[in-house]
Amino acid sequence: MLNFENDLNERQLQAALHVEGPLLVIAGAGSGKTRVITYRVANLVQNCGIRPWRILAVTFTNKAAKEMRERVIGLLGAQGNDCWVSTFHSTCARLLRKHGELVGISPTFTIYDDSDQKAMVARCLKELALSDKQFAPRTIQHDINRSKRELIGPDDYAVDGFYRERVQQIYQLYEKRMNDAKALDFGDLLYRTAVGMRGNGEMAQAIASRFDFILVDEFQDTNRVQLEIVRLLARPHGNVCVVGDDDQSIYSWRGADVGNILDFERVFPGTTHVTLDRNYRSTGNILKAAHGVVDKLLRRRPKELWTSNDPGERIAYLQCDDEREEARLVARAIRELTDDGYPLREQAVFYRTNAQSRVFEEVFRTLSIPHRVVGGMRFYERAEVKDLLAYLRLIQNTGDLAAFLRVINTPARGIGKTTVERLLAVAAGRGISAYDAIDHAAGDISPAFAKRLAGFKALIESWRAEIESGPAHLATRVLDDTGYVAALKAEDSAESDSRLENLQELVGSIEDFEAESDTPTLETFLELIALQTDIDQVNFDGDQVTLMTVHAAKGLEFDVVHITGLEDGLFPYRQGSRDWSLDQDPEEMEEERRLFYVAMTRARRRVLMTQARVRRLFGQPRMDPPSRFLADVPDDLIQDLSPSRIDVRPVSRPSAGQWSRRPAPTAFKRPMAEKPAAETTWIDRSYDQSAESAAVQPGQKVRHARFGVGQVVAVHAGVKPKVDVTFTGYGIKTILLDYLELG
DNA sequence: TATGATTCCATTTTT
DNA sequence: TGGAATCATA
Repeated sequence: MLNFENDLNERQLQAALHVEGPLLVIAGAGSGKTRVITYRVANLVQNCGIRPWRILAVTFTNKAAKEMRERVIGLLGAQGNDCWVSTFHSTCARLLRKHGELVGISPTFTIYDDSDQKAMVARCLKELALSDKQFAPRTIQHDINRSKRELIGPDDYAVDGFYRERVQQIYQLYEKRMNDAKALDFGDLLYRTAVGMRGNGEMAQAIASRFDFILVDEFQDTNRVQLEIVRLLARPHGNVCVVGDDDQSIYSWRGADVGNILDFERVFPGTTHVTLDRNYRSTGNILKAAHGVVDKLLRRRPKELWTSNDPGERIAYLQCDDEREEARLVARAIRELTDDGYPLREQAVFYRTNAQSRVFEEVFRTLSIPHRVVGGMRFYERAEVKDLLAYLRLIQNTGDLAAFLRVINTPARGIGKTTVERLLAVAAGRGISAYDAIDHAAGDISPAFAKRLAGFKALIESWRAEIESGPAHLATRVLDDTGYVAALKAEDSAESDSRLENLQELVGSIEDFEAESDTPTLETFLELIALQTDIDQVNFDGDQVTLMTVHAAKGLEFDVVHITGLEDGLFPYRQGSRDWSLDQDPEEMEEERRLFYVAMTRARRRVLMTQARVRRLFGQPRMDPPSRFLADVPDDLIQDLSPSRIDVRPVSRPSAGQWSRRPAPTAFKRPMAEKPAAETTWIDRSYDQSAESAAVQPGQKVRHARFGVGQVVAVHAGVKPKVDVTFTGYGIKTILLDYLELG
């Protein structure tokens, strides 16, 4: 049985037991906000008699939604399943399928992702005979997206001057073509819901009357449309609870408005206000240090986190010569901390930009430190995955232009640019889809090409006849009938192998879907997949260091956090040419500061920060001063372990012409090295060279993506080291070290 | 139509 | 520096 008084502190309890009227929960980092949300849902259902399906809890990411749903089910049991716990986008998609017809939206609409959208914009430019030099599709796309999230439709789009006039024209055509294709982009899902509810009383009534309670997580990340949707949903009853932390607002560049949380009461008068400032995650010193950074924000709700945890260690700081040394020293620190009982999986390396990950990957690989990089190419963005999905989309909705254009000549079937252009002209002339235009192509397209088009259509039609057999069957048919798999098999390269693997994984996940879903139809599958932009990180297990950007780290926590690249210009980031010596852009600087705060507060026990004197960026060496944020951490909380700081001294041998350094004490060991001499190891700054070549040895176990685990037989040194490995079932292979995981 | 050469340009990223 | 995108050429 749930024991609210026992499981929650006073503030948490107050928030969880609040029932009617608007509630704003400012939940500092590590203060147990998910616990509050889930217990609040439990209270509503269990103690207030609210039926679960009348509660809507909204998050930003699928991952967060999944987590929350699981925790709600954990508290409520099976009836937790009936609560609406989902992302803004999937909530809106669901509502639009149900009620969108009232505002002219087909219930079978297709959802366009970023690249579909870009392709559509590019088509519109072509149709309007506008240069994609002058009007970069990317820029127009962003413009359209920004407009939608600011609730500006094509006809409201402010026109001043030639450029914006054209953009409006493109925007208008884009909307028309999207409508023709029965497609909605991500922005539409929110925008059309908000505008639909605002302009159509019946729709507003139908939607808003479904829910009695609205909860929103990470409210500091909401943008204008999202606020509007929340407002519209809560209008009948005002039962809206939002949870967030203005100090962790790091997405303003993508439209999030901190003002939403700072000025919440203005939109919802009579708001009850709860601040959760007790932190359960970090040590006292980490919180103090983080506070030093965040307290300098100009615009924020004043608060200071406190904890009853130990003060813990100080923040370690390392100044390095360059990014390579930075990586080596971090690697060394990671190893020492591992000896101290912090497993690799409890350590993370953070950086401001993805580009910084490369050096860490290289060094970690040569030093055999198991690691995984979060980010990079996502599963659903891979060409082969998108191709197969496009076929499935086209089967479901032959009007889906983006899907059509994607697969019409994939794999190559002799239908080139010219043929497609002509076909599109026919389609535009008759006001029908490109797909349907194939039947009317005879006059405008030479017989040979018309025949190929007809062949393509016949292929699709043959699959459409089997649509009831379900998505897994269709996927297999597509891969076989098009020769897609055969072509990849014939290619027989590392690249094609990985593509085949991805396709296999996709088909596998479709099969899983069919096994689990109550309605295992193609339509349901496509709906699910459209809003699922990444496959769940299944390989979170395994003892590996995690490498990621600070942005990606939000919401996570680790025992040890290594914050790297702390140079003024990199973190805080300064765009290429821009000079912010005068801080002309306080808003952006504020966000960088919050980002740094987010980084620090991910750590439970230890924070290590590194800075490089010289960093090669775009090939050019740059020398930036240490990050200004370092100066905002109180001095007494920093332990400077920089080798140079401790050991630099003039060299005695003139021939060296260098500064030489005595090996520095590493003081990552607990207990902290107040008296370094007693128990320290020593950093030998030359260790890494020898270690790099010594990383692989005969007899060692290695793993290969395709061949699995094997044993090293021989090592061929060189710039590109190769290794002979014996794999069970495959025999001995010679493989580039780069393709092997050591272990 | 496909491939290699060339040019261009650099945050952060979910849905 | 490196990657993506575009261009030129066979």
